[in-house]
Amino acid sequence: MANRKSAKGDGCPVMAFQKLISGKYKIRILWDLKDGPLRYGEIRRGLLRGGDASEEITPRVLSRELKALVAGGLILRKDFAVVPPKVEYRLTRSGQSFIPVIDMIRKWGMRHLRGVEERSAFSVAAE
Amino acid sequence: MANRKSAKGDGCPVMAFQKLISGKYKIRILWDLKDGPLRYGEIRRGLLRGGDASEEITPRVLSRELKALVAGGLILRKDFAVVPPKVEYRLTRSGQSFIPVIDMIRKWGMRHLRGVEERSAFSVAAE
DNA sequence: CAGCATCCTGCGTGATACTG
DNA sequence: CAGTATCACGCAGGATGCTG
Repeated sequence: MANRKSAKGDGCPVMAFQKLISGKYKIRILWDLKDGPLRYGEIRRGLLRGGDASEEITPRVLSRELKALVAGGLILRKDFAVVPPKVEYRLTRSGQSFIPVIDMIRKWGMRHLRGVEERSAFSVAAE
Repeated sequence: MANRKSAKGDGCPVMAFQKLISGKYKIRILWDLKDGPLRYGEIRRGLLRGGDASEEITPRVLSRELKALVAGGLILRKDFAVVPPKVEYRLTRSGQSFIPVIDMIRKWGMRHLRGVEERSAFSVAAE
């Protein structure tokens, strides 16, 4: 899958959206940033707390997610050029406008996603 | 500002959501089903139309996406046991309740996603 | 028509170690 | 503290051919 030239139509904004938030942590990063700027380490610790404590998010992965979010125009990176290093991430206006979307996703998830993985393959036909 | 005490159980529904709609076509399949049941081939052709015509979605992939959606409780599979085969897919109640979420995503995408990939790495700081 | 079987590849993700 | 470098692996996703 090399190039995705911007095809128009209805499905594409959705696909662009999916690309934008692809990855395990991007949505959660955005959500964690909704209350204000956070430093790199704070984001990292927040992610560890949120999921399972056994999960270790490596700096490589987090760095990549953050870069992608910056490239996608959802967050900004502010580098205080000091020692020891201090970098803050905060939402752009686009990022802020995305928060309600995440909120809707969360609410939907909490209502319809109660242990979907458990019953996964059988008798889900609540119809 | 950073009142992050609510970050515990919050991330999980989002991750479940991401798992549920992971894959290139799931959201678009759901969206295409919003107006009523569709047959396998209709879904397939709909996906071809929406994206780039050059893209070929293989039966293997589509089959997998559909199974995952069924397992996730978002769609139902109705197999008319006839020859030639006829299978219809339609949304469950959960799937229907998911449509507004997709709609919100679409609207957000159309407003904030105008060619993000193009400007990607530079001067996105619309802030 | 609506899939399944098999093979193959790129990328996202994790582990580990190192740096300014 | 906030990353980068390197290695490795699983898996989504495509190509192709076959089937009930």
